[in-house]
Amino acid sequence: MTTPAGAPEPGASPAPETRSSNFLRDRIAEDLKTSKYNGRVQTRFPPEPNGYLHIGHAKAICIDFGLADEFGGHTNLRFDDTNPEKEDVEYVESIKEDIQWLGFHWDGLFYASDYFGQLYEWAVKLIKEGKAYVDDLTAEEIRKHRGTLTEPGKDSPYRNRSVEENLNLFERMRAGEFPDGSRVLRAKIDMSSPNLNMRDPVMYRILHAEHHRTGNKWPIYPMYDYAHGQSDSLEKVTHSMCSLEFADHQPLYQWFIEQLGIFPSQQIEFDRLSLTYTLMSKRKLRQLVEQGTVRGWDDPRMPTLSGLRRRGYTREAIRNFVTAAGVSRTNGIVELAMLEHFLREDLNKRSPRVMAVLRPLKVVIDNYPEGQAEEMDATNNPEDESAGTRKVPFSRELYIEQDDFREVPPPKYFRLTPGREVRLRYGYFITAKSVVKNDKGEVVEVHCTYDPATRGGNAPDGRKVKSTIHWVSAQHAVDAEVRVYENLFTKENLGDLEEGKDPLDYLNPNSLEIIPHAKLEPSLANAAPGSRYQFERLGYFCADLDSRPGKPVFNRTVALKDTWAKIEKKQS
RNA sequence: UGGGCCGUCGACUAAUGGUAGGUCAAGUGCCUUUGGAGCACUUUGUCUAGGUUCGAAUCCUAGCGGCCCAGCCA
Repeated sequence: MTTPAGAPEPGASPAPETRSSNFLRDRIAEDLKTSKYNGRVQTRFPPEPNGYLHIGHAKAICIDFGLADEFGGHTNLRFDDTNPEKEDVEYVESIKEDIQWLGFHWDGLFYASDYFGQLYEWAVKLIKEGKAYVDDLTAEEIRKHRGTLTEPGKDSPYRNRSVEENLNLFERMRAGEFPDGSRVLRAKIDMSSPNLNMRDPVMYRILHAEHHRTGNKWPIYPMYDYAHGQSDSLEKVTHSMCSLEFADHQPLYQWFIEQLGIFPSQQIEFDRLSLTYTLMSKRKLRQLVEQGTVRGWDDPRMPTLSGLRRRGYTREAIRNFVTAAGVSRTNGIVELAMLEHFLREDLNKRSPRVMAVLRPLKVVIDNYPEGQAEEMDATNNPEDESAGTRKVPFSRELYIEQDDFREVPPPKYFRLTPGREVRLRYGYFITAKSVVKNDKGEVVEVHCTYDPATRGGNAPDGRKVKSTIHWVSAQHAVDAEVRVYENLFTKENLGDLEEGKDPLDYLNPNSLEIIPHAKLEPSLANAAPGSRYQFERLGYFCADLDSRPGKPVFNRTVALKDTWAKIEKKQS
């Protein structure tokens, strides 16, 4: 991975000081005040190991771990691994790594599968009390019996089997006597409840599948709804925070807890994080990985924590963003720009500056002695004096950015243009004198003169220059691959699609641009994978793990704010 | 449509019956050896209609609008 999990990162931005009120914090504070749980705060983060964590999960993590920390409580990491067909150890490992990378530490590490035995015993108890029954209906028939949103359901013909028969059947389900899907165990609640979750929900299904932890021990697996609330209860969770769509399940969890007479955890729901131009469905993200649209779960275009990390995001940027975005019970969508703001804010303070040219245009300084080279002093980070300075080689032939020269400048264009003097950052003032063009009429070389008196970038006569551009000495330049990313999707709100449209219909064909031969200043030749820099005037870049000594590969994490681009856009 | 949840600047979020505030975005200036960063300033909001109250974003009623639920997924 690009950054060792949990490694300290000096110079990081502190958390925002404003810890604004929110209903979760208020609720916990209130419970503490009334000693509802004897002053105890126990939370849990309960992912299903069926995919990689994304930035939406970061919000849940910050809430579950952050709030417990804030109130002196504890947080368990519990994998809700009740569906062996979709789950895998690869995912549990990635989830652990991502949580640690964010800087959180769990107290207990549990799996819902740890409770399979207990859950089974409780099911038997419910059967004995006439509160659960084995149903032989097919999935299709169960669906039909469930009724609709407006019509009540109908009782299954198997609903009133004797306790003995239910016990016998359930034991044989466990013994593996029946094929997948042939029977289920259901809670006997109320087929006419307006809450569909209460219409005799399925507790167990038959599944002859190998589980990543329990192997082939179980041919039956509990449903999430039968496992989740009791898992919380077993862990004595006081504040079980989850997303809004589970609010309707609360009465069911309470029903199980009451029938079983076990510890009453309380559930509190909050809104999920949605981001503009960002897909947050684990199922859809897996599809992108499996169909090869992206290079993997950690593709830098992915909103996964591993993708963001590889892209160059810092944990502080993510955590500060999550804090600033806040939490409520409304269904909103946060602008990506807000995430990028907290990213830039953090990166600005901690990233060493460096010069790199993405799209090179050769500049020849005609009056600079051929064969001469000198070392210029450059500041590593104007935001951090302790970062010191470095030497950057300068010579007669340089590369500048193609964007930094225009033969015919548009209005308000301050950069290099025929007859105009500009400053080469930490170098000299130069004036463009003539250009060389190729067959197609494109400028391929700009000839300039320099003023030797302006070494370092200051004119002794005090004359000013309108702009400063970056450069790399041609003979000293390091060749690098640079990967420039755009949003993976072109649609602002992927949660609000037209009828019949799929998020994948809005893939951005330009989400990845590979620049094979960017020119970097020589100090970057052996940049360590994961190291972050600001390429002056361009943006923040992070060395990818595909880098090799002498042949670095950089990801553009995020561009710098670009005032000129804004002006140019307004002009067009 | 039955049930549940929710409507505050363009976005997100505070104000817990008593001055509608913050962050992002947008805009305008200042400054600048990054058109970066920073600084200052500005614009824009309580879904609607009634009611309670000295006073309502907040409480009540009715509308309107949005999200979630009919998996042997979580």
